[in-house]
Amino acid sequence: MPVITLPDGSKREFDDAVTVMAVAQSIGSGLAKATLAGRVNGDIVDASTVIDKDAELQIITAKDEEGIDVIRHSTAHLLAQAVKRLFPEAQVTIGPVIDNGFFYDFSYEHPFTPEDFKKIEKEMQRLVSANLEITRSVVSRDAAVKFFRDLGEEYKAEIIESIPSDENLSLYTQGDFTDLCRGPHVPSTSKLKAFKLMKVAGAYWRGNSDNEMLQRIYGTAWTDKKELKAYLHRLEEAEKRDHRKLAKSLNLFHTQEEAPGMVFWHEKGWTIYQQVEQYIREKLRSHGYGEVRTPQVVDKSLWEKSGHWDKFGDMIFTTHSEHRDYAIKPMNCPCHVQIYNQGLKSYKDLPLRMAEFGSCHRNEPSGTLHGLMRVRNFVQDDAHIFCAENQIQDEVSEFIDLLFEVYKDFGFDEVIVKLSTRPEKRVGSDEDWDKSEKALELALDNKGLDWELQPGEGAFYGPKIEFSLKDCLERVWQCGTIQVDFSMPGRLDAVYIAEDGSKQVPVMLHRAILGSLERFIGILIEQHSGTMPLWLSPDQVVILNIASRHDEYAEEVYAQLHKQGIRTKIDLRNEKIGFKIREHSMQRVPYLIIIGDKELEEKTVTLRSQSGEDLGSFSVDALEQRLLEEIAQRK
RNA sequence: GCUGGUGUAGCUCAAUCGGUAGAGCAGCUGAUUUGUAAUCAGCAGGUCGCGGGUUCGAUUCCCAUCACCAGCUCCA
Repeated sequence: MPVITLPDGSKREFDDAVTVMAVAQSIGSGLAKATLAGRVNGDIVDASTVIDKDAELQIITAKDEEGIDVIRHSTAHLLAQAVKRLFPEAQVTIGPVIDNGFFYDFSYEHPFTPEDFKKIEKEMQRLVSANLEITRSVVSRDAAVKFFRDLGEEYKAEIIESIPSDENLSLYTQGDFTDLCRGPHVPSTSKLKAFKLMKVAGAYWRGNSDNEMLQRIYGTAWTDKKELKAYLHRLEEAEKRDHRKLAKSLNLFHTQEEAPGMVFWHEKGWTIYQQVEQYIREKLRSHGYGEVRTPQVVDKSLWEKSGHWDKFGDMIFTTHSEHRDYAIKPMNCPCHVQIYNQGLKSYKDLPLRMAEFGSCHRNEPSGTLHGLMRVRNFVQDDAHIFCAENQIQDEVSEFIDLLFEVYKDFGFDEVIVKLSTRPEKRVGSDEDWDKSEKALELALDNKGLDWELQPGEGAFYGPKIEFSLKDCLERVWQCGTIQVDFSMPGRLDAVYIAEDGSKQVPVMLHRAILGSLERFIGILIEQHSGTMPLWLSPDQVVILNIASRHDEYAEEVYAQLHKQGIRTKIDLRNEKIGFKIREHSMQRVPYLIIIGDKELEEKTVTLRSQSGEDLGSFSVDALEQRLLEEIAQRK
């Protein structure tokens, strides 16, 4: 006699065990038709799941977030079924749900082509029309292994073999296709109404680059065609914000074959760069950092001592002279220790915060290069804090505050925070790792931050907190970081004299707020779709004349603003005002100043905002004041 | 690095089932002195990423290579 409690608190009693679908049917046939799955006592299950005890039940439809995930998951199976029908030699592997869609990995000798995509989509559509019922069955692990082996599905069998032998597994069958899956799935293929295959790419079997490379087909799936269309439109719009595209149209920077992964900054892009650098330089100065500068070409022995050569030797650019091998420095830290080591340090000197905007080179694998986001030559707002063990906590805590203050100034509200702990290959004692991991964890918890643990993802010398931002296509890029390092100072002979006169090895905190300035600016450009706030904008105002009789006055206005350090340009070309406004608007200039007969006579200017708003008439002094204030406020 | 795709004028993109390429914008010249997102006319512009091969002939087909794009792996 199960009593089913619905989300609104109402109860329904049934004489016998019932399925989720039957409960939906008892509420209404419309609901039953929309039913994709159910949530029974908190667990998402199939609509066919039998409930034989009192339970809380929520019917899941396409309106629920879980509903769309079920649709995506089932669409992945649909894809696999279609591929197996068209390409029987392809082997299935895994097909999970991801943001906005799903993928499925296949092992297949022939590469899938765009023509194949059309065929596959057509077949998927056909299977949807066939309205195949999707049924679940439970088998033992060994039976499941045998089942897939008999089908010749070696990858599937391998996955199942890694599951404990006493576990039962669920299989889902639709027509001639059966897949191993936890589920749940939609009741029938007809529920899958809006999907599209997006792209194919390689992916290593089980995520290991030593393994075979599979073909991963990505798809997107939605509850209806309208949502699918809206998603594709959003994607198109997002692609327009790509910093590499904007860099071309806004003349910010370029790259070329002769220097892969390195940036040719043009005047406009470099202006943004300089604003960011000067801003963060001042932040660091005011927070007790001293700035230094160290060489870019340094004998490789320094990196051998630090341990980087062992792990990253093949990614360090080198050069040589007079029988000596030099590294083009991939990071600043060993050089900072050299500065620290000049002169004897006392505990009174700690914490010692040493910053450098040093140009670093890393020979990143060619396939990983990506616009400004992943380059081979970059500059970080890098600094190292030499401190005593008991100062770690405070330094990490202050750093996190500073980081969020900076991110807020740049308009980033959504920061992804992760803690990466000891990797398998590492240096240093477990005791040190315990201490440093604890210190970071405590600092995060004290801030009340939401953070994610990434076990085994730390640097070889210490754990790290990562602060990441998303680009226009929601790809996550690490920007800020703070890392505890108990190893390098000792390896490079850094010491200080403690209060009791003993020699002690300082702890080193590696930290960056923006991270690579290149990457940060790339994300910044995408965040603003290229329309930078006034304080960062390469050109802040452009003065436009109506006719040549206004030139002289326009030049006067220009001279005054330019003298104040406002980045001003003047456009006196013999063109119509509409033409000039269009051109500078497309260049995302924050303010346009129009000067015609009226302005000349009244000794004023007319101000037009980037968004096209007429801000009215100003005296030049009032305008200057307004601009300087807005620049100072960084809005 | 791996898998797949792409590479044509400054930019965005066509075309050639193998017969040495075309548009719009930008550029240049001339006219136009103009009031809030494109004034008109004319001109010029390309060793079809680079290197081999097949062919009477290659931008087109094949091979190799470089770069870029997507993803995977990696990221001190």
